[in-house]
Amino acid sequence: MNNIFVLVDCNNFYVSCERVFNPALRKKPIVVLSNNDGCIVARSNEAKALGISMASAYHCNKAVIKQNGVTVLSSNYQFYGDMSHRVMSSLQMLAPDMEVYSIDEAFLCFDGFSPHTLFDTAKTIRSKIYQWTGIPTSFGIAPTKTLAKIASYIAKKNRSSGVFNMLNSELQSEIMSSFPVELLWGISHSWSQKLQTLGIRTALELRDADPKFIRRHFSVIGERIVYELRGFSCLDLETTTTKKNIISSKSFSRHITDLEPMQEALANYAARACEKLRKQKSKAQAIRVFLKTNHFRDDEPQYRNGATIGFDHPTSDTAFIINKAKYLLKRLYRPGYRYHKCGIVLLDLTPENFKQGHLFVQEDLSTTDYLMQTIDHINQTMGTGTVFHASQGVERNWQTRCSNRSSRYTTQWEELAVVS
DNA sequence: TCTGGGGTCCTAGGACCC
DNA sequence: TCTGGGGTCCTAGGACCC
Repeated sequence: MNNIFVLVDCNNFYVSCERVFNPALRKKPIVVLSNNDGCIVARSNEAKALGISMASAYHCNKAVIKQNGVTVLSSNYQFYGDMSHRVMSSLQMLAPDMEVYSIDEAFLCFDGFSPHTLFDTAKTIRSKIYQWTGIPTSFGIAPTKTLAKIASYIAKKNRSSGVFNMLNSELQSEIMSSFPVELLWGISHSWSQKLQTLGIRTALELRDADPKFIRRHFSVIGERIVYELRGFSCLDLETTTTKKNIISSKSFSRHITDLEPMQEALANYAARACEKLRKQKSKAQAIRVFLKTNHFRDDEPQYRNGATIGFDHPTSDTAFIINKAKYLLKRLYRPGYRYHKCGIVLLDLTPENFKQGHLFVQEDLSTTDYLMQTIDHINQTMGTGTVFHASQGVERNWQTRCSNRSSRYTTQWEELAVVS
């Protein structure tokens, strides 16, 4: 049986979210910034037309932003996360099988469906998503994930219908013959440059290259792309949502030189990571802590380091993990540097109900489990950060800047949209 | 002044075993 | 003059993605 993948991609997702609750922003140039208002992570079509590029530093674009009256918004991840959930749960109701690939993308699987009705089915789903959530999307239909990515790119350019069907192999060749390799899924800037020097400039040229030759230069990942372009599906739909690692890290709003405030920041990241860990009903068996100076400041001494520690038994106890994280940070810390960022990674995650006896540990795990449940419940019902560990501190002057954040319309009672 | 955060997967190389 | 080699497991680091 032939595979049929559909990639659903939300158009300019963060910008579209903002426009749902603030229609005055429609048809205007808008950019959304990353944490700390550092980079541009989303642009409206009008902003793209001004030549503002993705992931470029905000301060490099200030002139063009000012000149053209571009609206600048800080990112509002709580809001975007909730809007994403609305889109994904709507898709879930309308499609047989799906994989949430990122905050604004999902793969649907339509194996066994008639290729002739798929275009209309996709169009119906697309208009329902817009009606229910206010988010415009692009649909790409193809026999592999990599080809579906190309199809959704074409759908986005051809805005009239928002759906592009690329199941036909002659059409695939025609599209790929003018599709630059650097736009392919899995091909970074550096890989595309390397491909150019090997004489491969289009998706079609990569498709027709010798897989073994590509593997020598780009590992099995490159080889897989070749087969995916040929229509042989190598990447399955992944429907499980359980994370294998959980990261929490942020750059500080100003540099930190002392250990103490950095430990306070790390305690907060650890608490956040543990919350996510418990939410997906997992426990961690190890953590990694890292810290670094600002690598853009080549006039300053640079230092980056990380360390890992394993536990005797899987845990999701925030207090325990904060303690271990602080211990690692103390080991890594060297005075005399201006630190820019630190973070924690929870590793070797196992399901929380997976109990493995340990000869020397007789701790009663259920007491801390119960305490954590209570803390999570209070914070969920009374607001994030109602209860926290003392080591998370109260001043938190390292915290993120977000000077232009819109309201958290859908997740905070006091920030609901007002109709007057 | 100012340059994101959160993921996955693969490979090379070291440790260890027989 | 001689000092093996092949297999597995683990980890760090580097590649990619949005």
